[in-house]
Amino acid sequence: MDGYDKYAFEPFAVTVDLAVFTIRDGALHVLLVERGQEPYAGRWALPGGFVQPEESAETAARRELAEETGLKDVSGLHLEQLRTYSEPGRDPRMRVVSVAFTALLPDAPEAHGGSDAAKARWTPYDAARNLAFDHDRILADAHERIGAKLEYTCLATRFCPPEFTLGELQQVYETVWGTTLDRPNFRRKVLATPGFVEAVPGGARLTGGRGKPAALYRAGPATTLHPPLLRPTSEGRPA
Amino acid sequence: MDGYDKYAFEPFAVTVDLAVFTIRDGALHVLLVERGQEPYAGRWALPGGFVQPEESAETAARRELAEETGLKDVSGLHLEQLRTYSEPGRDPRMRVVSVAFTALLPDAPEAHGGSDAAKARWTPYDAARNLAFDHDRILADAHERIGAKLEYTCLATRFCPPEFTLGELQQVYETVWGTTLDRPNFRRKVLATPGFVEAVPGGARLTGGRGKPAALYRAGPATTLHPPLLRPTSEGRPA
DNA sequence: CCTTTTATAGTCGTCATGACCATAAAGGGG
DNA sequence: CCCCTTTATGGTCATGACGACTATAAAAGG
Repeated sequence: MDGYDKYAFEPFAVTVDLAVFTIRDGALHVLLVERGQEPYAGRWALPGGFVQPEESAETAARRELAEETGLKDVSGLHLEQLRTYSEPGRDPRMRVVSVAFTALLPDAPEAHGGSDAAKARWTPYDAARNLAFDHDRILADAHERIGAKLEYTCLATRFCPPEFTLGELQQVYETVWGTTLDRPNFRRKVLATPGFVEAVPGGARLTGGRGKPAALYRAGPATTLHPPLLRPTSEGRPA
Repeated sequence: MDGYDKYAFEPFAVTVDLAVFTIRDGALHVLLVERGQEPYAGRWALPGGFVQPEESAETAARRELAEETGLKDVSGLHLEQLRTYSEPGRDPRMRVVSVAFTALLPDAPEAHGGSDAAKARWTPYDAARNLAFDHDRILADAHERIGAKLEYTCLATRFCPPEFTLGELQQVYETVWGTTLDRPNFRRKVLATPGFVEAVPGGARLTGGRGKPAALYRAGPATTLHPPLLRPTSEGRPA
């Protein structure tokens, strides 16, 4: 960063791209917008936009998140910087450097595509292919990241409503990882981790369920998982 | 990323900053350069520079790494994107967005500050405080990152020369983590992990040592550690 | 020769975990 | 009304990983 006057530097456009995940009908969904103009007109893409002069990338990402989802309060949502994509050819028009973020939503707000976003839609993760720009790669990186973070953090509760059952929490893991977990073992592990979940004082959920009503829990104060909750058969996993 | 024509966007300067670590005399060292001009003239900073029009941030980081260290071949070195720092006020002159990288060197090349870098110096990590810009924060983030990666990857061998003893490998962990480890247990864990290290066919190291000569190993093909090698007493570690 | 130093081998108890089995409490269909 | 299905919850058991620790081997130095 030395010698600004000695070196020429090119101005870049800086954007943020968001990989916003939620779980809907037991499947992982991601928020996509349909592009209205070239390049990639008609193709789906991750929501995002330019970083404004007086805001950081984090601020821009949270602003875009609010705009695209139409949610009133996005301050409590989990938003995390993923990485920055800066290949020279990633946008055919100009040099764009994009800072990618990942966000987790408890449940999909039905009315999305709030203010200006043309068409925003929750798409099953498995169907979100052939996106514009390098968004396939960004989305894959984001999926890998949240999968890994479920292992050693308490992030899974961010996918859940304020009160949830252990079965719902387990479904978060199974949905993101694409595996099945043993229910008693999952239960033992979660309850043995201090601060992961807390039982809500006098509640059990009766009406909806088919079987025995499940106890309700809410997210605890812990943020990390020690020891971690590793994915099954995760032998040769990428670093 | 939709609607380029509808939104104004500000051009940003994009730079890379490098946190380059090595182990020297049993202590963690980081490569710093002394700033020649304002702002922060005379202060130490992380090496870095502008991303050129036709290169990615990764390419720019590797180029800067070669320039600052004076190494002929930096292709084999571990270089990893850390995160991007984009706070509006982080450079008093202009809007600069910086992509930070972390690099690991096996042993410090004595002659550094190769081509144009004014004064580059290996500084003990504990003494690298009060850096220019937000580099204190970047350096702390980088340190936390490599400490965490040692837990679940085979990255530690990147700090070692091509052939090394298990004692040297253990010192990498102890130096980065600032802890001490039990030698037999560390040995058992490393040797029990397939592909972490491989014994070099007929070698033992005799001359330098004071005690019993140690067997030589080289880095194996594995990249991840399952199960991980967790830091001792790492209860409330940040996510 | 004895001490120091470092490397290497093994032991033992604890804890986490995967693979199960068993029971409880709801709804649905005959 | 009984039985079957479904889901939640409680428990066992064996294995494996790990921390703490002891013991032996092989060098250098006085």
